[in-house]
Amino acid sequence: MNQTVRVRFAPSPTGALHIGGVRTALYNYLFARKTGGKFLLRIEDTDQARFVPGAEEYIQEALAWLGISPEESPWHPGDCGPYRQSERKPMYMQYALDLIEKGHAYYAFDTAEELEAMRERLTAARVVSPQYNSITRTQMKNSLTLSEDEVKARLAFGEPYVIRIKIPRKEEVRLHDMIRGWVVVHSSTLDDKVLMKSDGMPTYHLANIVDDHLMKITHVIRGEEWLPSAPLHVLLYRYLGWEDTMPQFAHLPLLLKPDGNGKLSKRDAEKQGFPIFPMDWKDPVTGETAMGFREAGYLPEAVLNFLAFLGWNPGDERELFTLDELVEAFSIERIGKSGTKFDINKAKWYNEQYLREKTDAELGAFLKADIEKDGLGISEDKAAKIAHIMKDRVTFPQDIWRDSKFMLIAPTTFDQEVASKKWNQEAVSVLTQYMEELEGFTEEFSPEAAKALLEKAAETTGFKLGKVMQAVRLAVTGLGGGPDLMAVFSILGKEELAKRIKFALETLSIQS
RNA sequence: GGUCGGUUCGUCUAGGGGUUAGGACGUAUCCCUUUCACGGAUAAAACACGGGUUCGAUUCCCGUACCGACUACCA
Repeated sequence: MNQTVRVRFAPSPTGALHIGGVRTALYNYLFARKTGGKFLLRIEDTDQARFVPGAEEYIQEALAWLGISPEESPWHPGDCGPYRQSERKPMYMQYALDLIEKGHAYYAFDTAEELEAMRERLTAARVVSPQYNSITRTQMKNSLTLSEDEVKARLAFGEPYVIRIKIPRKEEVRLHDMIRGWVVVHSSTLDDKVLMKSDGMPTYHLANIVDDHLMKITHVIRGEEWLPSAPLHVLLYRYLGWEDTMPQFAHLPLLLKPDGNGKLSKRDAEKQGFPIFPMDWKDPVTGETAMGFREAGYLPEAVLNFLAFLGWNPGDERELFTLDELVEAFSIERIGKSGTKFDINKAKWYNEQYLREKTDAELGAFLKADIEKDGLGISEDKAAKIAHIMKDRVTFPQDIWRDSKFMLIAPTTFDQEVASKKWNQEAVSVLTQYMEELEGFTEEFSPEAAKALLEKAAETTGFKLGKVMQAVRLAVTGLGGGPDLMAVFSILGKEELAKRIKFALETLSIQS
């Protein structure tokens, strides 16, 4: 009875993996690790028309980037393969046939046109939601209405057909959801869903039940959008004779638009300029690229932490969790019921937190790469130093170079506003004196030394240092604000500093 | 329309028959600081509504409203 937990993430390879899907994968992963179970991935590619090249690889890479790779998957098969439904195609028909034999399913030969006609007829008769169900099936072309001989003949002729489930007329279907409790649905509201399509492939409904059973899945953790079809799934387990090993269900709250209402979509992301996919995705058909968290500069640990908290919380007041800590703290009971709006600000905050935990060397390496992309060069040591003074002031790694360009590129122009307000004779005097001090200085040019020297210059000229600091910064960086100036001086070095001050003195003095 | 689900600060949420309804993001102010940021502090900010049950309801029950999902030979 104490069977090993086995959970699965079952995406459809129809494009980039949506961030909501990533969260579903994460919760599955967390639950598996928390319970000492297995996390597997199954590709649900029963709709061949919607197959998108590259989508599978994208899913694999995205999970790997976040560090939540499945233990069993098409790429690392376990004992329950294949892990692609298209490759499991031969396995499904026998179960559909079994259902027909037991009287829980039937063949249907209706063409698309006939189905459309049926819907139109019902709509005209003021039926609000036309369904293929216990009433309408009596008027359609299927093995319930056709004679046995005719059904055999049609089958023998190779006429296209589907297999539909025969939903009982009136019966209460109950299911227990780990998040929502008991959900009761009346079978009269269900329709006779197609189980096997005319192309010989199963639909999601049949395939997921058969596969979950065969793969010994113990818990189905998926999005709330599946809740309405869950009763159908329960019926399928029952009719197939698998009810006693039916997995437990947990339907996750949906990820909603940041403003207004509705499910989070790609459009929202584009409109507001934030990513909604784990990584960049180039649509092979349209050639358009959708932005990903990875390329936008989000760290995987930040994305993980952010996603985990979208619909779940540990029950205490901690906010920062590593993957291992999430595993430790996770429980399905603490998943909320209501939909969650997607707030990118929170993601940015998480990113800042994790960015600051990076070492100067790590961030320095990143900075160095950015600098080299711009055709410039820098030593590792110097890059690390710049990273050090910058990392508390940025959200993304790439912001470091964006906001520290002045460290490598001497200013040629100066912030006009600051110049007009702060550049004056006092600053010119102090700076002129500072250059002299610099010339005679031979020890190591540390931030402390830079400061001592500057204080000396101020003292010599008789001006308050505080009054001219802004002007000094302006002279050296061209800007009105930035990281600790003395650290900047030290990294710049004496010679570069003197050069910049000289240029500023020449350029700025003229205009003021 | 029908079925199902949901509803605590702007957002993510804790809590739960009697609380000053707690935290985080964001916002504002102050402190720190030669600037900016970081950090620290403070503030504004919520139980959708109506009925019950109860001494007492935000919490339990029932309605209503609102929001969402689903309603394909898609998943």
